[in-house]
Amino acid sequence: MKLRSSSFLMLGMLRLGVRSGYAIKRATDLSTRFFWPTSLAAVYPELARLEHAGLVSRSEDPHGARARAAYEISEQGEAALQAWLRSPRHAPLQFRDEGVLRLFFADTLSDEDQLALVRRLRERALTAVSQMQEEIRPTAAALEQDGTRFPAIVAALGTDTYRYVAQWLEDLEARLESEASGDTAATGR
Amino acid sequence: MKLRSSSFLMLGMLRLGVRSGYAIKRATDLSTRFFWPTSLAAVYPELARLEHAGLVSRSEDPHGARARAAYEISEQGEAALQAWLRSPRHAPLQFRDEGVLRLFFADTLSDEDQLALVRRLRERALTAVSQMQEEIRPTAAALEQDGTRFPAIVAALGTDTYRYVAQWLEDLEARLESEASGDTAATGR
DNA sequence: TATAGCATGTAATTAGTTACATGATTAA
DNA sequence: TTAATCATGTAACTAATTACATGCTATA
Repeated sequence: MKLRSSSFLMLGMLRLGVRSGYAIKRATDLSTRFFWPTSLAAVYPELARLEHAGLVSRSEDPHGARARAAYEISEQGEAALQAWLRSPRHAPLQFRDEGVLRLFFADTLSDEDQLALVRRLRERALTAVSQMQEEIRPTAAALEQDGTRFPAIVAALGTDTYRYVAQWLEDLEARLESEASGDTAATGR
Repeated sequence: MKLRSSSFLMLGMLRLGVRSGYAIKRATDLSTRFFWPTSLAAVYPELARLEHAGLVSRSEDPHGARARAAYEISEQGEAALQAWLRSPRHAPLQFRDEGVLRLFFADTLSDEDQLALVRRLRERALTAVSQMQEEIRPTAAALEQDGTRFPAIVAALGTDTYRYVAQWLEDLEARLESEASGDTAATGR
């Protein structure tokens, strides 16, 4: 069976003690959402695949009359997770983002529209920063109490990076603004 | 017809004066690759769709005995591109990356393996930086000569951001290293 | 008592990839 | 003369999404 990144997301979450499919989805919304989101429609079939391959085991864990499955990572699953973490093969870095694509083509916009676009991108970066601070960092901080510290490291990396991008865009904004108001000669168009 | 980000990638490239499908693919490899890559198998059907919708026009432009199509953006196409650039609707920022996912789950690794992972991620970021510098910035600089400057702005944003990430990972590496060598008490495990 | 949240799943659709197939032109 | 590059397309597959369908439990 071929394992993909999403498979390891499941295995890793189970390894952290998350038990049900629903809880995995909830946990990713509070942790990996910004760099590896998922959906319930992806979680359930993936867990079934992993069970079929013997990487996780499933047991029924009803809550009153409500059916619920409890998954646990198997020894093979642990081994697969460790192998993936240690594997030197990494997909090349890329940052697929529609906002940056717009910026790339922004030359045909008027000065005001260029400025408006940069502002929107900056606001979006700041929104991401505050969401990470308010939603994701607290969860990571809780895990850190138990000695699991990399979620907090990742949250800090994300927050700092987006903050850096927001600052960069603010500087760009200032550059564009000074051109538009002050010297009209600088543009070269 | 529903337009997606890739549609605007085509329209924008045609707007910049790129003419054939093959040339669009080549141009993205030298410019938008890191934040919006594409493939020939995506380009050709998309151009056909855009032609069908009247956003681009196609003419035959053979080179000797070799067939070649020359596409041009239509007035409707221009309008659609401008509308997209001005639209305030932006997909929420996310940075889907498998490397960060590994880092998130790195707690179960040994100290040496944690360090090795961080090093690999840092090297990958540095690889991206140098690729941008060597492959993408020159193309953007050439465009800048004609007064098209946002490709260069985007190239700078990408380079600076990845450089920031590389530096961040280097700092993390130093922190992990000092823990591993110096004080064994700090870990808490 | 009704709404939000817990819980599991399938169906349909979307967006993208790699592999296949073909053939001309240019540069080493 | 042969390999790299130019050039266009299709087929098969992969990965992920949104929408649909169902029903229990806790809380306001």
